[in-house]
Amino acid sequence: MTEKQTEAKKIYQQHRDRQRMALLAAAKKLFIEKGIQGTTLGDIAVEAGVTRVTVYQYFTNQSDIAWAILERIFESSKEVRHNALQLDGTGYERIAACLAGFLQSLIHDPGNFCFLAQFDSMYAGKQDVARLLEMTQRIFGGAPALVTEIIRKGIEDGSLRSNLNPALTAATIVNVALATGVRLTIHRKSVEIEYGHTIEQIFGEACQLLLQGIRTP
Amino acid sequence: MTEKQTEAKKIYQQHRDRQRMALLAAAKKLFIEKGIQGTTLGDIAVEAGVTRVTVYQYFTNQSDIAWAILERIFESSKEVRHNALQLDGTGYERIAACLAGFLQSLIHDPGNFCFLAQFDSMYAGKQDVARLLEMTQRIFGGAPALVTEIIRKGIEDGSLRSNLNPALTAATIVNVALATGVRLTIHRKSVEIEYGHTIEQIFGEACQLLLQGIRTP
Amino acid sequence: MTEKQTEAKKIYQQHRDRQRMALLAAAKKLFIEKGIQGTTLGDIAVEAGVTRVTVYQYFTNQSDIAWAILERIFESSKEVRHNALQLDGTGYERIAACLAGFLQSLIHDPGNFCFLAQFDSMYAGKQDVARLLEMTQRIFGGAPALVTEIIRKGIEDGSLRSNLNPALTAATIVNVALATGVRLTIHRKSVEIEYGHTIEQIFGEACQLLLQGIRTP
Amino acid sequence: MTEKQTEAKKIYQQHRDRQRMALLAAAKKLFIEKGIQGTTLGDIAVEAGVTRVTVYQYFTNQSDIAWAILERIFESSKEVRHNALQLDGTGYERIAACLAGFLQSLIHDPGNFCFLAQFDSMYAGKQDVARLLEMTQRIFGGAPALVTEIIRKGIEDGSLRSNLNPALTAATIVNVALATGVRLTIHRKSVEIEYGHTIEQIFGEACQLLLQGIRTP
DNA sequence: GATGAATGAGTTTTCATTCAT
DNA sequence: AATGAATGAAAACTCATTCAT
Repeated sequence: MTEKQTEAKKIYQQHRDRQRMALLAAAKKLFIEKGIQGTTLGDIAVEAGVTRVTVYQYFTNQSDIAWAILERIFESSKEVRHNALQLDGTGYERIAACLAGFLQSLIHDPGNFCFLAQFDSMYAGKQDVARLLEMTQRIFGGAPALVTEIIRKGIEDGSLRSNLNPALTAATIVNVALATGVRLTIHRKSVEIEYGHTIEQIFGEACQLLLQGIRTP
Repeated sequence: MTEKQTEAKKIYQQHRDRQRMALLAAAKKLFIEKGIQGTTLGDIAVEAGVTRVTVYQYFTNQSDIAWAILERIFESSKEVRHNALQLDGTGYERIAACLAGFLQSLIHDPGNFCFLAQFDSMYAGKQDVARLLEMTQRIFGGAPALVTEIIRKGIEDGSLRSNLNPALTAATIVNVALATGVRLTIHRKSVEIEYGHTIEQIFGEACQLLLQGIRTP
Repeated sequence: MTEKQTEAKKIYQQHRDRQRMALLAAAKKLFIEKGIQGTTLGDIAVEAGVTRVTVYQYFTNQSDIAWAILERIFESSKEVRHNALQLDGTGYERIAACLAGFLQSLIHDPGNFCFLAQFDSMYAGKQDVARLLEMTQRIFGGAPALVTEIIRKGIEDGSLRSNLNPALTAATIVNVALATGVRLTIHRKSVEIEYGHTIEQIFGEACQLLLQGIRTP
Repeated sequence: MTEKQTEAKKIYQQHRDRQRMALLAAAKKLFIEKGIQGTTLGDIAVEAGVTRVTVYQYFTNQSDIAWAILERIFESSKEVRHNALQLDGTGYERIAACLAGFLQSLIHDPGNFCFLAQFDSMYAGKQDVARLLEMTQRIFGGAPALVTEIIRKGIEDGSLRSNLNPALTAATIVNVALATGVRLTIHRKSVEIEYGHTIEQIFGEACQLLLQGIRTP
């Protein structure tokens, strides 16, 4: 009896998880297309093939869903970043690998960057700094410290300029890469028309300039 | 009589302009606070001290207002950029001056960057590439070409690396600066807590790295 | 110009007042029929011949409307009670006149009593004691004191029992009359079937017993 | 085997009864607090610690539950009334005892009176006269007739005024007592503030006046 | 030109109810 | 019998928009 119930509960839980994933996927797609604020719970329900009310059994509002999506993006990006940063090689090479990983995600999953733009605009006015920091901490743990550490090692091994401030440089590289990725993804079309280069080229050039800027002359 | 009418018209026109400006200012404030999609015409009307219906006499919808605000931001930034680019000096120095100008606007008018983030998210899904390009062309005219030209001159005068692709580098510098400015402004608080540096420091460092990356070793 | 505007505003105000009255009348009818909680703003809108949204321009919710209706009932009852209490005659005669007035309203406007029952049930759980007291004070001012005063005079003039506690007796008479009026109105049908007397007869008998109870033997 | 089954059925029935009682208790509490129409099946389920759907296994809707609660109140009041009416003594004394019993229930179980107010408001608009009469008949049987009978006896034994109409007086006393009890319970706070006497005092005074009104001078 | 009134369309939200387990 | 999932229906509420003044 108890076993049967446990079994039943497990099946229910699996179902719930699947539904949740489906809803998040539908929401992400629509958020990217129409913006977070421009997407209604009804839209998401239709996209996911359930009724509006069913969505309420999983999430309370758009912002809830947006944070859940952000969490998934953070988690997926964690691996990428981690792998790149834990390679062997000089500090310079490892930073280069990390930026190259960034470029790969830009190419293969531009949706994430579009979503980040939407999330930023939603997040902008609000005072959810704490929530974001908590999530960053929880998922990335000491990741920013990791980049800082690599830069420090790069200075030691002579591959990076000795007059760099490791923490400041780390903050700069991470934010420039993220910001540039987001902006180029959103403005892909107008940028490519206006400047005559693909955004991948431009992002690559940005990485080159950054690497030039930090490596030992 | 005709004079009187002309006079009346002039006063009327001034009134209309003032109202329009007041509405744009109110809208910009609210767009930054609550997002473009999250701001209703009613909000704007209240903020500007008129009734909802009056707003209709000046604008058709939020997106109209947002584009008008963008136009004003473009125009104000045009001067800044122009001044910086038309200085005397080597190519390197002029690019440096341009980035310094950027940093100044980041410090003195962060609202503009917040608004850009909001605009981007609104603009993202839409197909208004043409409208944006047209506005860029109309206001900045050959400005990107201008940056390209300065880089080309910098290569000639020996202050910039000879293996730069002028157009690509121009695109990179402009987009990185803009993107980084936007991102840092939005995430000021969490970034400063997470990385322990002010966003002005980080933006300054980003400029340094870019300049290091393009100048002759 | 200013005159014209004032004129226009006056007309608008008159229109608003008429609409408000119409909505209150519609609401009262429905509240009596279906209960306050059982009546939606939509029902009221339909009954009053406007759209749901228009109702929102006048009231925020049912409870708002209910209080407004109560206020009107208080005001209309104020006159009745006042007239009865300000007659000449002995204390006993004036109390009798007051109760007779009550009976008249029971006969001519049973809706008011039905509404009071509905209002009571809505009011019951809530903590709006202050609001009710404020309204009672504002409209009736010293009316309960008035009844008390009459009883006191009745004792003096010898028409009422000398061992009455004026304040307590006043409270009793007012509440018994109101309560009995409400209950009989609601349960008219079942009471008349069960007891074989009309509710007017029963209410009249109640008044008789009260009067018997207070008058000098 | 059969015995075992019988035993099981008995346990099961006990469980069902307990559940039913728990649901009724939860519902009564909520009905009093938030009104019958303002209470959802979900509220009741939560209060009783079961799921919404479980409630369906016992009742069909709120109104069903409300009638069931009314039935229980009727049954509990039947005893009280019965005991009081079957005392020895003059008609006057027995009526007095009955009213005293009423006062006791007012003091010890004010919830019942609150519920009656809620029920009345729900019942008001509906045409369930028949249902109410049927229930009254079924539970109280000839109770009103009982009061009538006592009054008749009181007239005979000289303790009550000889010019009373027994049926009418019975109806009056029962309804006044019930109505006043309900009203005072609901408006306890505002009445006590407004009149400066406790509702028990006021109810007691009402009984006194009634008794004065019917007894032989 | 500015405004109050009114509305239609659309969104959020709640609830009772059914179904499968 | 009890429950979680899902839903249809309806209510609450918001907003952009039109019209008459």
